[in-house]
Amino acid sequence: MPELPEVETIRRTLEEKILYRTIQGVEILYPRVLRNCDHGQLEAALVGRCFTKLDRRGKYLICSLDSDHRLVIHLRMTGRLVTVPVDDAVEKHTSFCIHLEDDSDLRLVDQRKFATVDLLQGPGWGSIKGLESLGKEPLDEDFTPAYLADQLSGRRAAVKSVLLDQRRVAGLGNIYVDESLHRAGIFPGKIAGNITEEEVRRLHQSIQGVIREGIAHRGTTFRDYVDGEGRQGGFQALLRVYGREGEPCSTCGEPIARIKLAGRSSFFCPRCQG
DNA sequence: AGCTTTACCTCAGCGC
DNA sequence: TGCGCTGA
DNA sequence: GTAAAGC
Repeated sequence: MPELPEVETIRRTLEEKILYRTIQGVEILYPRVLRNCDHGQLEAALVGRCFTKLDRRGKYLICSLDSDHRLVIHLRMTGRLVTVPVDDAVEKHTSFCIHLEDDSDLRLVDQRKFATVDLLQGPGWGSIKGLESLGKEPLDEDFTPAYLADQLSGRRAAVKSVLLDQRRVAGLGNIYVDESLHRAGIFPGKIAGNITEEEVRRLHQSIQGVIREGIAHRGTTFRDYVDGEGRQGGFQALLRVYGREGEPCSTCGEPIARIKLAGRSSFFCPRCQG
């Protein structure tokens, strides 16, 4: 599940591989990957041009072209964005191939086919609803304890569901939310509005810490994730609760528990996060 | 309005 | 070995 | 992981 650190790692690894290489062709193997255009429109916008810049906003990857077009990619659950030699066999579940001038391919491989591509022309986010309503980036300086407190205050929902809401904080997903809450010593099911000032400070610190470390270790490969060069991440070795049901808590030894919250599996330490 | 559930897909892993 | 169910 | 549909 690519979250902020994984998308950021993909962005960095792809930069060296795809920028300023002329696009020679576009193949769409799963047409529904295109949300707001068809194959012809995408081809018209891409072929003969090149990518000039890759940006990330939350879990969105924004690929600028040497025109006023941008390609916005969201990988959802199982999307993998990789560069390979054109001659490599096309993997099962490949949604598209973009052929570059150096005989390399940018490919989207996506077992569950939830990943999406939007083509934008001109400024603004067009009809990409999730992108225009995105909350603050956890590593931006305007992501302050006061901002976080404001997002949590007055809400009756579980703190975990608020943190998963991309309109509150951009880029957190199931793994990094569970890890942040464990480091902050907060039960994921605690009512967001009941989080104390002290807890907000700890949560703010732990979110920034977990996201920074996640990026430093090139993301978490729990299952499908690989970066733009096909390499696995390293942060999975440092996970303290996610996927560790029954294993002893790294801080107190209590077995990690698992509950269902906001429709997602949630891992926590019953003692540290009472 | 805010929160929860469901739909979108395919497959690995489990129990029988 | 295969079937259905669960969860990612 | 999210958008849309349902309380």
